Amino acid sequence: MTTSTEENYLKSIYHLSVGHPNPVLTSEIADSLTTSSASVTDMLKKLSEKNLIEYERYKGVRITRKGERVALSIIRRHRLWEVFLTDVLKFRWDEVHEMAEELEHVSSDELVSRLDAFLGYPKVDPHGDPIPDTNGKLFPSGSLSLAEAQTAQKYQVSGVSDHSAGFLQFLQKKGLMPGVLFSVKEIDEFDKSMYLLFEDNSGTFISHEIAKNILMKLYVNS
Amino acid sequence: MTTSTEENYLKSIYHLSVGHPNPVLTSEIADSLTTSSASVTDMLKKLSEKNLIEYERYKGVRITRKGERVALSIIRRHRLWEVFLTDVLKFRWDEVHEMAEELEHVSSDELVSRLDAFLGYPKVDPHGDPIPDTNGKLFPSGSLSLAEAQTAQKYQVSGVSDHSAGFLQFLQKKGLMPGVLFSVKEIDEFDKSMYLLFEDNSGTFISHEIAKNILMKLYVNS
DNA sequence: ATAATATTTTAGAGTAATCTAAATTAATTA
DNA sequence: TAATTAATTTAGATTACTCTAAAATATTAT
Repeated sequence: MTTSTEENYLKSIYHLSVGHPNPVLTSEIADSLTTSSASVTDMLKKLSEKNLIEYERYKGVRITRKGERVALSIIRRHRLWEVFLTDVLKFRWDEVHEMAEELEHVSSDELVSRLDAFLGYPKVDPHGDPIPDTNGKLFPSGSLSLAEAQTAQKYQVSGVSDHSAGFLQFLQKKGLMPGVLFSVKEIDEFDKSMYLLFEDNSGTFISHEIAKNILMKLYVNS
Repeated sequence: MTTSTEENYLKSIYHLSVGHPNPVLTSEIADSLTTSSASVTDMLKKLSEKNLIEYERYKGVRITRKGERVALSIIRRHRLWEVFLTDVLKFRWDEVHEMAEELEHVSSDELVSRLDAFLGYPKVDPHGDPIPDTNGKLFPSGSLSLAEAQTAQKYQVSGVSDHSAGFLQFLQKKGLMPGVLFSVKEIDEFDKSMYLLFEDNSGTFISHEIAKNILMKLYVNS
């Protein structure tokens, strides 16, 4: 039905679309897949032919319902395999992306749904990104950036917006993985750097640039 | 290094080689991969160029040490994924082949070795085929065909030589999966059909044609 | 509003895999 | 051994994806 290459283009278009009302540009897709704009144009014609995107030349693309369904199913597979790799095979969260990029193209739907069941129907992947359900529905995460945190509130790390291995290793070292509880002791008024306090009263210092790429939620005792 | 297509050719050549001293013929490979002889010839040139096979035109091919190493590493992955699919995700043994055909091309060696450890270092796949170790070593199975079984001996089913879903479902129905213990109550002298007796004193009838495709070992109480 | 710049598309070609049909080589049989 | 048949290889095309360089279109800046 769809080749892995088509799937990768759709995934990229989906990610570039989400939260951006304007059409996605050829050059953005080319950058995100590190390929040439000429190749992208070719593929856009093919995807448009299959009604997976709406494409008007020189005007960029919008993903269709149908294309979104395909993209979300690949994203579902990717994130479920990431959970498998960290929770079952004990890989670190900064190691799993490349492997999941390959595994996500294994086509059996039955395999994915059994994997989901075996993993206990996880809601998020190791980076805190939500896992779409079989129908392509995504739980709204309600996350905000750590850069918006205030003192005298309790928060929980819920994800990251930079998925690079280096960034993830840095957060690991700082103890800032999804699930971790913290409060903000102090925010520097000049450079907006923060001192975070953990449950065990240890703490760590975080720059504003780093904070912008960490996602969190208000934590309420339930 | 090697594409999945190359890997599939190497696997096929390896399987056709094993136990046959003569070179493998172009047409045999074409049959086993359901492709044209012309395509096979093209690929043989490429594999020969990479020193994965020894190829002399019109004379067939022999796999090299290097080619065998690659083939065995793919077979190792295939069989480990089959164990994962049956033992962990609870698929039936007649369902796992197609999925393993895709999973075997996922390239991470670290993934394979962690999967191996997670599965408890299995020695055989769900069909009784031995799993090569990291160095490409295969345990000699010491299996023989059920067609050679004699009365007044205790045997254990150790594998199959026909891997088709239909055959596997038939054996499932008959209760003849790897591991099952049985003895031969009677062999018909005309058509060589057999009546097998299980541990629980139930029994089943097996034709000679079927028996030829079932592998077994002498069972000795240890 | 027109010129300069940036982006996108087309044109033409390359690689990896595939096919059919024709030509070549090997094997079989008379 | 020569002729027929079978197997294999070559030739020429096709599909999916890729590229660079040139042409077309859009954006921006004066």
